[in-house]
Amino acid sequence: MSRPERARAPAELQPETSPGHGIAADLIAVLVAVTGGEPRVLTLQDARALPSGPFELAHRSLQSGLRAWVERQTHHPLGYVEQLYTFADRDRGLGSDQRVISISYLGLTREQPAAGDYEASWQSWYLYFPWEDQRLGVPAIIDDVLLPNLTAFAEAAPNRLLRQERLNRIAVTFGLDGKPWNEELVLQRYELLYEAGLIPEARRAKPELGPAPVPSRSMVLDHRRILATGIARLRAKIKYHPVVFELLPDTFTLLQLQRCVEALAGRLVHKQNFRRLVEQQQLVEETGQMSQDTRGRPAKLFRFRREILTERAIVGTKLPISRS
Amino acid sequence: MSRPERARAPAELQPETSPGHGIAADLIAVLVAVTGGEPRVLTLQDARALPSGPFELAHRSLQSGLRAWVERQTHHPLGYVEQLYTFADRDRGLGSDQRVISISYLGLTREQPAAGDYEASWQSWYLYFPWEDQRLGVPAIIDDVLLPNLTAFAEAAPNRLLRQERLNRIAVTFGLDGKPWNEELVLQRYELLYEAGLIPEARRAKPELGPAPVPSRSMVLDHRRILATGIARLRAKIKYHPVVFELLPDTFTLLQLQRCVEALAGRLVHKQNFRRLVEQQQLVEETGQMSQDTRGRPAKLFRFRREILTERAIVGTKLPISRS
DNA sequence: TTTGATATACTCCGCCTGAGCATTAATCGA
DNA sequence: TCGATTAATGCTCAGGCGGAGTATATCAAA
Repeated sequence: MSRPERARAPAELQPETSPGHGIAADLIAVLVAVTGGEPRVLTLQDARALPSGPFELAHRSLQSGLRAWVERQTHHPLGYVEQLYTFADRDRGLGSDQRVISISYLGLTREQPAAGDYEASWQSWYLYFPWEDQRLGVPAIIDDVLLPNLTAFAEAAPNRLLRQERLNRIAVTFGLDGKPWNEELVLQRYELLYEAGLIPEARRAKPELGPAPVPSRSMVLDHRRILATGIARLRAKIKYHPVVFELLPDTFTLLQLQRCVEALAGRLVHKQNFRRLVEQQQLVEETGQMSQDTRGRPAKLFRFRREILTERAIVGTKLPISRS
Repeated sequence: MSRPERARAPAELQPETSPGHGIAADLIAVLVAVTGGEPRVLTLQDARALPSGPFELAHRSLQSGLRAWVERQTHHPLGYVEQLYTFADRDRGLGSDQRVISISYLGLTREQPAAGDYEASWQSWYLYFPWEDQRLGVPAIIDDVLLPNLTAFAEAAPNRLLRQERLNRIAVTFGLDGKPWNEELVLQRYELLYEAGLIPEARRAKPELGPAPVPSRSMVLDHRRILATGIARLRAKIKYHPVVFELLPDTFTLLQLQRCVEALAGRLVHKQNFRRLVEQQQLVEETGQMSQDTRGRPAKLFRFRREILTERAIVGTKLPISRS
């Protein structure tokens, strides 16, 4: 979104396919659910790939193709679906003649599906981006590993101007020098780490460099990049569109709602202000029942007021995410 | 964006192509420039089509494909490019076997290019959406034509619930009953008119209905829909990302900047507040020179401070658009 | 010199937002 | 039964931003 041309991960070596002409289309899904206080994403291949499949002619549209395919695989309805990005860069592998267009989607689902076939599993997305979880404060990995390495990367710049530019980029994306942490810059942070050569994807073509210094789980091809795009999109979206409710059960307490938002945003929010906004926006209504949770004062159960989707302009709801 | 499945225009009748297998990919561009106080879009085929072309294997990526193709045709550099949406609905024409994936882009360009070959021309986008220009107040077409027809559409609903829903949708999208006009709902308004059967696209399959009651220029296939998507995206974008400057000359007065924003947003802004925000955000800097325009007090010339794109987080700038 | 048009400075007020304090209502362990 | 713990809930306050209005300055042309 920010820069016109993306720094793309070089392709993994793939077996040569028979040179065909024509273009194939793939669907790639970032499927998100929140369980156990963690935002999770559906993965395949030992948690190293996002689910993907060919777009078939039988499908009515791209979205219906994705829905059909996901629901067949997870046996769960897909709540909210949104297109992420389409790319067809030449360096994605698959030989040179055969060109693949990949259309990525973000999908929200309510429950942990019975991760059906294959080696499907739900993984916390902070497994792939440990520096993105700031709920318990700034993660140690940032000060211990990322910043030293990033600073070294900046110092290694060929000239003063570029050096300054890199330092500034580090400060902006990681919230240094008094700048605030911006949880939406997931993709920018990933790209910075990529360019600095700190993650495995950036070293695939250069095995002589040795292992990547940043301990975090990688993915096949550019799937981690697509995941970063999905996280960034979702973090931005929850602020002005009530999509969080697609991740929650039908009835929930306000604290559950808050924890869900916090899990996605990777940061804590001020409880009182959060409730104030949720209620004055009339996003929820009481069910009349109380939560049966054990400890603490029992909380009222709420349900999402679906009506507001039509009542109000579809754009314009907001959820607060505090800055400090 | 709002609703998962889009109500899509049925295909125009096309000459049958030879049934091929495989999928073709097309690029469609919404190219925008602002000249003479009007936001303009590049069109072909007697102003009835958006420029589009096949995505070729030679291109490095989708964006570079689009850039190359546009710059070859307009002989002008393309400032800002952003992907809009990808679709592959089955009912877009081109026969039944051949499936086309269309990837649409929004592009901003600085000057009116020497509309090179073919029958290319720049048209005010309000030619296609006259109801979207609210700079001189609410256009007559809304009260005279749209609202009566839309109300009739609502009244014709088969049951009370649906009727109420339609009325509410009309009120939300067109800012009735005290609700504010939201200039970003371009696509929602278009879809509403489409569903109400008030525009030609909705009547292509049903010639017995006669001419469409709403006087506005139509386009081939679903191009007007894509244009609506582009306008909506741009109107949303200018509020938090400094892309307007891609449409202005290198130096400009604050009034020029304001008029440009107003042209895009289709509404007027409060001059003093506009300047306050622009300056406190440090979006521009003085050139030291003055405008040579004749009438009125001469204005200072400014230039865009490109540095802020790196200085600040890429997200988070804002331009004001007043509500009344 | 007047008029018209624009640029520019300053003020005011209401609302939103971030932040903190205090109180209530339940469970659990000693 | 009491105190500790956990959570829900109510209330206040200050700063900032955004919308709107008033007033003044500066030019060209009639």
